[in-house]
Amino acid sequence: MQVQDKVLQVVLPTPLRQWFDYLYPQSLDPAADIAAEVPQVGKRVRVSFGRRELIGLVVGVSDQTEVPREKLKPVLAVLDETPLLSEAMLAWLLWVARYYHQGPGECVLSALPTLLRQGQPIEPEHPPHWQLTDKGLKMTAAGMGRAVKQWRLIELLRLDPAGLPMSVLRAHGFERDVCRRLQEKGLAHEVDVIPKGEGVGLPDLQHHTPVSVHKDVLAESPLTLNAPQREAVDCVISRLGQFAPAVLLGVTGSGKTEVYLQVIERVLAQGQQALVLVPEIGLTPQTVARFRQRFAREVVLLHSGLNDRERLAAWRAASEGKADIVIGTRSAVFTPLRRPGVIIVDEEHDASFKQQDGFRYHARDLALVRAQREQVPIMLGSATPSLETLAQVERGHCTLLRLPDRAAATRTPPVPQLLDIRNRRLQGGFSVPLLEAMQRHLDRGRQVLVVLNRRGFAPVLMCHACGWVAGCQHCDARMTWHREPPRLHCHHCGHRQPLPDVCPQCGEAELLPLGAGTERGEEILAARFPDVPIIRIDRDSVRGKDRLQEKLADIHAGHPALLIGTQMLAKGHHFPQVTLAAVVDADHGLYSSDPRAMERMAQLLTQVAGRAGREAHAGEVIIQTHHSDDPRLNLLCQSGYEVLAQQLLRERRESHWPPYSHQALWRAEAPKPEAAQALMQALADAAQQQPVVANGSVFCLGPVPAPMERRQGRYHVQLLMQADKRSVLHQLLATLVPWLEKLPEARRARWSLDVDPIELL
DNA sequence: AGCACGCCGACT
DNA sequence: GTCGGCGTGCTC
Ligand SMILES: [Zn+2]
Ligand SMILES: [Zn+2]
Repeated sequence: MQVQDKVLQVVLPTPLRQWFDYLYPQSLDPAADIAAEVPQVGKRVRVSFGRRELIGLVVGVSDQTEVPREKLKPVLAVLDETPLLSEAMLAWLLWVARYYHQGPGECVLSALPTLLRQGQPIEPEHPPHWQLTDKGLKMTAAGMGRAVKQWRLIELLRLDPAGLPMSVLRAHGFERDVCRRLQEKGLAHEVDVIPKGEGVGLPDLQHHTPVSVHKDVLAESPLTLNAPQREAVDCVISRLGQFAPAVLLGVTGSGKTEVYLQVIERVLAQGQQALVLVPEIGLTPQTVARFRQRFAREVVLLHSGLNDRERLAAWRAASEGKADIVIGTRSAVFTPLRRPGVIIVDEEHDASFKQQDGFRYHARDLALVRAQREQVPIMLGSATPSLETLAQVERGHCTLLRLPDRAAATRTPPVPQLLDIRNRRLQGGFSVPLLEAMQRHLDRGRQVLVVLNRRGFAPVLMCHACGWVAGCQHCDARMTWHREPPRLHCHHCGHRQPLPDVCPQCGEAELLPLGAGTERGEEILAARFPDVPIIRIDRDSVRGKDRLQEKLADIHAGHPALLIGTQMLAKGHHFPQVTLAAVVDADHGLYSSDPRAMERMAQLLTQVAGRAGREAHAGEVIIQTHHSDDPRLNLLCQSGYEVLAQQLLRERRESHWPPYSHQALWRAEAPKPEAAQALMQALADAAQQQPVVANGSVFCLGPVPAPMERRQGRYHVQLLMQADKRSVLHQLLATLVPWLEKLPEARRARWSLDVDPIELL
């Protein structure tokens, strides 16, 4: 074995499920490198790959390779001085890739911000500054003669006597060679800047003493906890430094956030960092303000609103340990932390934690695995935990910490009233008793909240003369009628078209809306309650920046108002003046072909009910349905989410559904339905050859056309695999994926694999 | 996935 | 004659 044979194992931005071996760069002597134990693992490299150049990441060093010598290419350049990801982080990411049967490249590189993935150099933590010398300070324009550029640099540096880093100079259009010229003339020099309080040199990944440990943790004093909160905080902090999952079960207003804050306080006091994952719309200015007000430490945010620069800065602050609290949405689960101390997943049941395209990971599931590998406690907070999480409690893998509603001591929470609308006259979905109830609460000067879980004006546009309905030309779906702006919009593929003036089939002009979305609900309520302000909250009405905040502020002003919106309205916000909360239509959750529909509806209804009468005023909750006798709906209203969830869990256990079994969903799509069907059939046949399928350990359902077969002009077919034992299922997937990758026919259709699917669409 | 090569139809 | 369609092969 010769040292020259050492290869670097590099992952690249390609969906291929493998890494690639490269020789050490020609500029680097592997022998010296290895003797000095210079770590290459975790650094970015530029390599030639096929006919292109890519940025990859070194995930391993080996003295063995299966690749014939002549095919090995050297790495073109190593881009980093120090590793960007620790070995532990890399090991976890590679585990994630295996779990989801994804390419290691796509998975590992998702832990890097875009700019780093593109190969941008990462500035050292304290870059040297260019500073004028005394001679430079005294220099005049005349003295510089024809060197205009150099003179302009002198002028710039004069503004900052402390000097400027190269990155700033570059932004002003100066390159290093101009600086060098000044240096040669003795007009400027490079100086190291050492911020006070910090030592010299780059921080060492392994032996880092947190500089912030001596700084104060708190900026304001914590609130006094009630007994259950105290118990919850004590439970978690007594397990710092070990893997300890806990569910924090409590409605909005039960004081979950204060529990998070006080756990984090202890974590920070130990010199460790906290990672907080929140749903897509949960990152409100109020939440962030609460964290920033409490702690005298840096809080960084990672959400979709950041640009590449901001994202890189936040990522660095987290990974270098400068930020003590990292709050982010789904993808923040991949943020490297220098000194992880606790992970918190707020509203853990929220659907936005599951990525629904490409690399279909679930951030809550990954957070659990990460907490286990990092040996830190993890808190999953929710008023309506997912059945998966409740099953973990049942198995004894997860501690249940219950926070009772603090308001419950002074008033009993309202029992939701099921309002049967069979045979009742409806005005755009609203029954007379519901409208009367609204009137009652508005007359008392209160606010009313109405959830209508459908965007737009109407879900269907129909011709009154001939019955024609507007369908999407790319999908098997009806186009949704929108008023502002007026047009037809397909919610499945995004296709838009102008509103027809006349029916394209018969030419008549009488086009009717069928059913109602929030836009029409707003219109109907405005006609019925002309003197009451109506505030609509849905994806369309809060599209602009700050629109949501303006509307929330309007609601908090407290005047009587009707709030109408989609489930967005039910999430996370606290409206003290609301005393009536209503759900216009609970039926689509009841008899859906999706087995998870009931769980989701129960979560929505519970959230909505939690909005009514939070403070001093007695609340009322009304749910319109055509099935007021439905046993599960009644169980939810009478006994609450937890009891219904137990019932749903029993049903899941009996039918061998998750969380009592494990699933993987294969999808194929192609312009021709036969191509997708044929591919999935070939896969099903291949699976049937495997003993685990033949003997029934893994059950295959399909291939079947997807619930909406034609979407975006392509036909979708799916094949579901299910097993009681996860390892059995995953072993099967591990043999089928490479088989399918090599199958020539697989190129005639696009295919993907969804491990632990949630939407079976 | 990208990106090449290569082999056939229908256009300047 | 070539421009361009997409089938097939390969990427250390
Ligand atoms: Zn018509
Ligand atoms: Zn469509």
